Amino acid sequence: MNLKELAAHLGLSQTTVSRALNGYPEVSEATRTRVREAAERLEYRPNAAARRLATGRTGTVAIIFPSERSLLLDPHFLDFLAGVAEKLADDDVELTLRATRRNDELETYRRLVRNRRVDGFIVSSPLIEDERVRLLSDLDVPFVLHGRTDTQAPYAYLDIDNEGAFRRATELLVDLGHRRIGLLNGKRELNFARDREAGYLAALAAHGIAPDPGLIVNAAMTEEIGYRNASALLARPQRPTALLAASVLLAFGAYRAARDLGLVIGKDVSVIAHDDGLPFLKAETLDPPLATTVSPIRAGGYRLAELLLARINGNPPEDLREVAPVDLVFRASIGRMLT
Amino acid sequence: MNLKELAAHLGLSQTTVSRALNGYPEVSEATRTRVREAAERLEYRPNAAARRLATGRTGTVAIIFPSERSLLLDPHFLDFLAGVAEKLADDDVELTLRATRRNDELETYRRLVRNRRVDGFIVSSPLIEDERVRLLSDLDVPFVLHGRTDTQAPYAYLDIDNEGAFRRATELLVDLGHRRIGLLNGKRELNFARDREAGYLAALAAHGIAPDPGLIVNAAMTEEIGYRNASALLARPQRPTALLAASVLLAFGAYRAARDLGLVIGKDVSVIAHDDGLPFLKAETLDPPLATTVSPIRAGGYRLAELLLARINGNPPEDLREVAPVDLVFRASIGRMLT
DNA sequence: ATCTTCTACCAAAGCGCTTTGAAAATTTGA
DNA sequence: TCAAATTTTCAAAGCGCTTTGGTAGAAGAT
Repeated sequence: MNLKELAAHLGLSQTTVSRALNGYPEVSEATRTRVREAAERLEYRPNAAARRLATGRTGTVAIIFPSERSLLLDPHFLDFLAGVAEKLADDDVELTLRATRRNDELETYRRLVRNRRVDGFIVSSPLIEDERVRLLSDLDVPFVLHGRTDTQAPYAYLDIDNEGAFRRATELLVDLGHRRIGLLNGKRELNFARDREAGYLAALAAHGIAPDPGLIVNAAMTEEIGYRNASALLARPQRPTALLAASVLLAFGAYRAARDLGLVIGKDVSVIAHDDGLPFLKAETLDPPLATTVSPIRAGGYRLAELLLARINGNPPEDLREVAPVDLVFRASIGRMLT
Repeated sequence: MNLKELAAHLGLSQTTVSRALNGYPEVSEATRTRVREAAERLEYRPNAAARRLATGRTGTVAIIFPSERSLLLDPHFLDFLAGVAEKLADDDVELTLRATRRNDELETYRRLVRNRRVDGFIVSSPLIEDERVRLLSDLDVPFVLHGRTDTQAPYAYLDIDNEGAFRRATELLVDLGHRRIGLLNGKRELNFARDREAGYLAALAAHGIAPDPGLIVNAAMTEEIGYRNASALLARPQRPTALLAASVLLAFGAYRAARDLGLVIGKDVSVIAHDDGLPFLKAETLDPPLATTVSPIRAGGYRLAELLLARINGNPPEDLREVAPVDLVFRASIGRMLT
């Protein structure tokens, strides 16, 4: 059943039927209803390819991920993806996922744009300086960033308040008497890692505590790395009394490290982490329950997709910028410093 | 730059240019080279929508995942996805990801087929009885299963030798003197879980050991659930001396449970797990290193995509069935049973 | 030299939709 | 009542490709 047949069936022109279905005003309500009902009854579905060809719009957005980079290592990404996919499915927009080899990333963006394969992009894990933002901005194609960047270009984004979250978490630890606080952070080039460090440093500065660079670690966010780096920090002669971790996975490694050293978490060493709300690794079920700053990444994906659709529909990037607040959840993994 | 312009530029007809680029024989080698070079130089890229409309093929395959089901909980899925995406990117085939709400799953398949949105599907985590297989087979649309199912229908698949892997792992434990072996398995309705149990039971039977149903647990594969169920098993009066886990994540939970009870892994209790090769949680870096049956799920995704493309190109499902072997890696988490 | 087969190319139709420009039908104004 | 304005509908063009059904020209057969 295609447009032509449907129109013939109704004794109308294709024009009228098309307009009736697409909500154009120059169709009487009577015919519109008649057309809608017939379309429903006959299960008419417009051919996507034909529509794309005619309109130039693809009804598709893409996420490009480099095979070799950390996205793949990162369970957070899947949860984020789930949120994105949910919103897009709601609006019947297609989500295409594209893997690229090491150095093809920018070229892949360029190709998809040139071939008119997509209406827009979701760009995740932005770097402090991010070429993708510059490129997409130059190409003048809609995109939304999951996070922010220093790269100068007008772009839409959804970020969480990384700086605020880590400032408050650090302040909490300081208020509990901690002075040597280790920071297990994400990779240095990632924007969110920088913001989190900034929050941490701001809180220390506000309390007149001199930061110790040796207490700050930048690395990938896996359990193993958390274990290794926490072990190293806790083995220092002047052992930190608290650890601030950029993900539950890192904290999980830190728990293991502390246990290995016979340290009791929440007593000998306090641990607090940022929790992206991963469904398979829950902070509250760890032993002891892990205090966190929390902002569900899946909900972020959903909202981000909304922003992208708005961007595609012509809203300017300036109107599509959001910073989600972050909650601080106190649990037994942190405690007053023993004197 | 479109076909028409390219043809005009070359002084050829669109027909000839199209044929030259698509490798049809009725073009002289001389012109073909000339056309190819010009296309390259002028950066001609065929419009995907137009091609789809003309050919009826979309150059797209889809993976549908239910928002509420366990795929999302499952980091294995992301790694699998990465493998699929890599192969598809190599062949410039688009991968679309589609989320569905609770009961829309089958309807979503139907819609995508009816709207001619995709050339084929990848179906993951098959159930023992799987309606999707029946539906897609009835709709006569290409698809490949990641795993197998009891549902009667001719289908292509890539599976790993779950039965063999768990049979050998169990045999190894038996050989080391273990008699009470706990099985931390995936959810009961999943086909691979059934196969793994079958392997486990076969090994016990081969050594004349009566299986204890109380030692078999079916549940989701998360760290927390591994912890809970392993705790329960290890608290039994007749404590199992070995645990066989369906994923590293489960084993990870089991490690925690054992430690809580003051048991030394590899001595008081042996642990072996199936390892899908997740990059962020490595069996070999656990303490003690975790013995595993291993089959990288990412490579599986890549191969599966190859099979699907072959299926789309008309190969019959019967020719597209593979069972990948599984390696058994001995590490310190297993040891001879103490007498 | 004529007729038949290939080879290498082409014009035009068609895929199923949207959209332009115009016509028909209806309502409004005086 | 008739022209003007408005509403509703339509025919046809166009999106950029593939593919059908050709036609020239070269090669081979007689």
